[in-house]
Amino acid sequence: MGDAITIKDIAKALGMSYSTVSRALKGSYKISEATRLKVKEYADAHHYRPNLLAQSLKSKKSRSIGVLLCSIPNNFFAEVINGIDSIAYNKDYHVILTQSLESYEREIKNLEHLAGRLVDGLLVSLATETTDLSHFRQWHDSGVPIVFFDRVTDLINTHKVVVDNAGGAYKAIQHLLENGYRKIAHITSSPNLSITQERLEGYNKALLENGISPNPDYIRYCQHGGMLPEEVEQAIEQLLSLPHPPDAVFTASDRITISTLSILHKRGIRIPQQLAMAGFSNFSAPELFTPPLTTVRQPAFEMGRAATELLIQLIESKQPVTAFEKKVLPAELIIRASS
Amino acid sequence: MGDAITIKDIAKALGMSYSTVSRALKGSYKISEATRLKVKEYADAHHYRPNLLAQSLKSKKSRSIGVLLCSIPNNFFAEVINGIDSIAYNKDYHVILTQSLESYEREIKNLEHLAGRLVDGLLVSLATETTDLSHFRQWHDSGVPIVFFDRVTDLINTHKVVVDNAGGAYKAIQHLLENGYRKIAHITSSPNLSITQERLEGYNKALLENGISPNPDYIRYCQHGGMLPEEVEQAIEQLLSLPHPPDAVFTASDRITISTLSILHKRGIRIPQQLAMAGFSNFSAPELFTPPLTTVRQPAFEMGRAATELLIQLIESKQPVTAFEKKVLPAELIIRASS
DNA sequence: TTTATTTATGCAAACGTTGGCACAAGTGAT
DNA sequence: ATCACTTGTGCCAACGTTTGCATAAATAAA
Repeated sequence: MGDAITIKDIAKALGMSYSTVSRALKGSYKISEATRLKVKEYADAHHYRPNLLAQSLKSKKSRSIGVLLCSIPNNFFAEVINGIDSIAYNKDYHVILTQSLESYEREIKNLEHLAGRLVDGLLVSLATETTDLSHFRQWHDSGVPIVFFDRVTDLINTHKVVVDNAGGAYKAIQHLLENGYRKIAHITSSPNLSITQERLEGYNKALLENGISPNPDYIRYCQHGGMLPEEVEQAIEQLLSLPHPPDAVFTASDRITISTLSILHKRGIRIPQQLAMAGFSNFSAPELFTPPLTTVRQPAFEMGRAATELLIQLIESKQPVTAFEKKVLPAELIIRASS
Repeated sequence: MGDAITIKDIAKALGMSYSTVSRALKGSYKISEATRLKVKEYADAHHYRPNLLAQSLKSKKSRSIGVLLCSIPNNFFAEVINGIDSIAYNKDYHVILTQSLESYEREIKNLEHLAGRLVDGLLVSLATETTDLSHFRQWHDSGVPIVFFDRVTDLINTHKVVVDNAGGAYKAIQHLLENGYRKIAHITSSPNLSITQERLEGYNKALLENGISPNPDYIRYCQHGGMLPEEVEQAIEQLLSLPHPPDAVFTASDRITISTLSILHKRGIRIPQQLAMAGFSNFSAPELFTPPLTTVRQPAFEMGRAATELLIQLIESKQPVTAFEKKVLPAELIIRASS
């Protein structure tokens, strides 16, 4: 970037050795005050900026963390990124963002990229398509700190930060039941995601506790997590054409929630009279929807912060860490008119 | 990252020189087929990954681009990032994202960071607070390609990608006028942003063409671009307490639009009966709001793509580029029930 | 056979920074 | 005046990769 001035340039200009200049700039080791000042002054005057690449090459530390998530333009992940950034910025780490767009292939390619950049650690939320975790295991085994968030896996032993998905779903279903809904459908993401399983678990638990045995016809999976509008459309179509169509629907992700609301609107279905609705969403103002939407809100910003704190802790730990933590953040049910 | 295998390791293991291995891997220069195969095989078997840092240090090219924008969790910017990523990924560039949160100080610090990482180029959308551009000029003069998008400046001569802000605002105001509204207020961002000026220009033009002279009382600036909820609250308060309160309000950014809608809701103001509303917004489903919101939608994804294409073109150009382009993308007015 | 040419490989320096080791000059104790 | 430290600096190798130049071996032309 530009033809920046280097330590060598300063050394030559001032008739010193490289090391003296380096040490003067770092303030380390024994350097006379006079030299230090002379160097600093020259450096400032010529806009000296250390070459971080060279430093990283030397130190094998890049002070950067790689983030692997599925989609940036998504309320939930955007807030998570904000949380990540808030910690990383203060601790002077760089954030290198990559999105998998739910694709396994792309996840691998991004991981390779980040690896080549020698990131000091990885913050990962798994892609929907991912079932084979050997690429993560490979890095993890070779000592790269990884923290999983949101979409996690039990197959790799490291820190994880998740939301209380089961609890959030449970609360939402409990609420729907209390309001008299009995035929509650669930539109969710791919069944191999941890969040899908946990949310389904909360859904089932609430139903069973109320003496209702879950009806498999009421559970619709979107393999692409709602990335494709038609998969949500199709799920709703199927639900509505059942002999006993549901009287409420619980949606499992931001994208699915918004899509569902939008599709129900287009079909002229009155909410909550014909069909009640509640869903996971991190949209900033769900009260503005027609009708105001009952949501399970996740502390996304907090999740980003927590994951990043844990990761940096791992990176900077002197001894290898063996005891890992699974941090579970609370999910908040906010009841509005849609249910 | 990990204890990765290097070219040196391969060379030693195979009894070759570093250069032979390097050339075999790159497929460059004259290398016998036998050697090439032997090297590739060994490299694959041991998961060799080139150290991108070392390559960058040598080549003075990092194949990464730095992005400087104000806020990631914002529909508009999130979509822009998606556009940036779509091009960068295909051209094999890394995206290093930083957010200024509208702060000048933070913008500078991020810029320093990116500079130290030797990014090959910069994609910039200015922070609200920024008026002094000398830090950008410094990099630009030293040869770092920069492309500005959305919030641009005339003071630095380089490629720019913007939306037809004046045209978008003009169309919205024209529409409000056609629907009989005459007292149209405008809640907007800080006056020193290019987008603010341009949107105001379209607003004024439409009014003047219809024989209405703009009323300064109807124009309210939010210095922090709506980052602080109270600034929007205050703007609305002031508008409503005017002797002749407006009959319509036109909002100039995603955040301000959502905040305004939310505040009007809380105050129980009926839209559009008491106050009509239209505003810039990139929310995915404004038809879901109460009432469905008339919006000026920006092609954010396209903007990200266009800016990135121009930047990479600059980076990879052999001759220094002197003729710069200002690309203006159309803004789309989508009329809904709020107006 | 000798000389010229091609082909494949090796050597070493460079990118910018850091840090171990060495060493000269200065200080103080004996 | 000698010895033992301390202080401030310089030298050089290393991080992993690339590349111009040199060179050995193989081939072709004389």
